[in-house]
Amino acid sequence: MDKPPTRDRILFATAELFRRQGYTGTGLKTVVAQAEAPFGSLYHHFPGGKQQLGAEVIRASGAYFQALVLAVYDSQATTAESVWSVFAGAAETLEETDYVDACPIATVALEVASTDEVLRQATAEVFTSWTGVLTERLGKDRERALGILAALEGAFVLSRALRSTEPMYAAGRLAVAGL
Amino acid sequence: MDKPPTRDRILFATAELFRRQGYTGTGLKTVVAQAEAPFGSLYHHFPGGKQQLGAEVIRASGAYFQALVLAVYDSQATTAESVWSVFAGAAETLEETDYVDACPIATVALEVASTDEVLRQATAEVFTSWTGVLTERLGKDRERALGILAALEGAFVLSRALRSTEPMYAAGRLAVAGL
DNA sequence: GCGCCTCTGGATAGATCGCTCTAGTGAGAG
DNA sequence: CTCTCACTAGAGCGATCTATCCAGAGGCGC
Repeated sequence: MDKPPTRDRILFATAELFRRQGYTGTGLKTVVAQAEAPFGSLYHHFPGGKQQLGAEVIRASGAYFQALVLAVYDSQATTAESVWSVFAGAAETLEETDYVDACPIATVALEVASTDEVLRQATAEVFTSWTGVLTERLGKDRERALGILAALEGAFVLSRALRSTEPMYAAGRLAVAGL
Repeated sequence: MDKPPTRDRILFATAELFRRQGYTGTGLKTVVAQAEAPFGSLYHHFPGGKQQLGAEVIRASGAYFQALVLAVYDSQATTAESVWSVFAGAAETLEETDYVDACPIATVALEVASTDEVLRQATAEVFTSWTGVLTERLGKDRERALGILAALEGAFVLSRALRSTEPMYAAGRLAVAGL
């Protein structure tokens, strides 16, 4: 049972904790405990402290989530089917994980938008990247891409709070309308 | 210069701090400082501590925001104009307040969804109420109401992170499409 | 063998967290 | 007047936060 390198374990554990507790709600003690890593290693691999760790987790999670969504998107034939399958897949994941495993960026993005400029820029980069790849796939329709992304992110907020997939499917229907 | 009662000042100050720092990011020391209230008064008025304060702030902010949005909505003649004016108004407010004054519930909702059941229920009640009044105004079309709400909430996330009103207008366009 | 360097392991500092406690104040009832 | 009680005022508790510090383990070149 080879464990992944310590640095990766810390990144992975932090990403998971961020999703359910947010940035300020996640303590570094909890991180190293979950990662089964010694405390000293954290500051060896991330000398910039919590902020650097946060920024790296945001970028890594953003890239991971983008790949995940694109894999679902590209598995379908038509644009409408592709967009719909992303929302349907998100709804299924939410239900399976008891509404924990949602968008890994949104929570942190809202928390840090007005308090930490470094982390805000990291979230902005992620959203810009997502907008880019989705715009490409929608025939350069950037406005539509932003609209769909907003519907997806907002549906995460509502579905997690209400513990229901209904908002996710409703948002999906709105996103595919007129495609 | 009559000050509002201490209890109201605490609620108001907490609401403002929640919007920009979230729930876990807001300390009670900061709250009483901003409210110009003594620390002891906080636990006199909110014996349930931070959780009770949080729940009351969520409900009060939810009701306030609902009234605000409905005032904008009902000032327009057609459904399409009403929905659009909500998104346009949100975009203007974001720009005027340097992207601080967004939805007062979303940040807290994501933070507490998986960590604090009492607060999660408070956010769920607020979203349920919003969905109800919007469904009424859309000819009982609950699905459309949820979709529009998701687009609005998600646009707050994107606009704050990107520091741009573009996502808000894009989401607005998606929301009025087909009305 | 020895020296070098990356990484581990954890104690600990200093600040801040939510919260409790008690003393003091002031308006209204009798 | 006195008594009562809602409220003010803030010191301080134990716990937890981020961050620093140093000692040691293990691999690698020489």
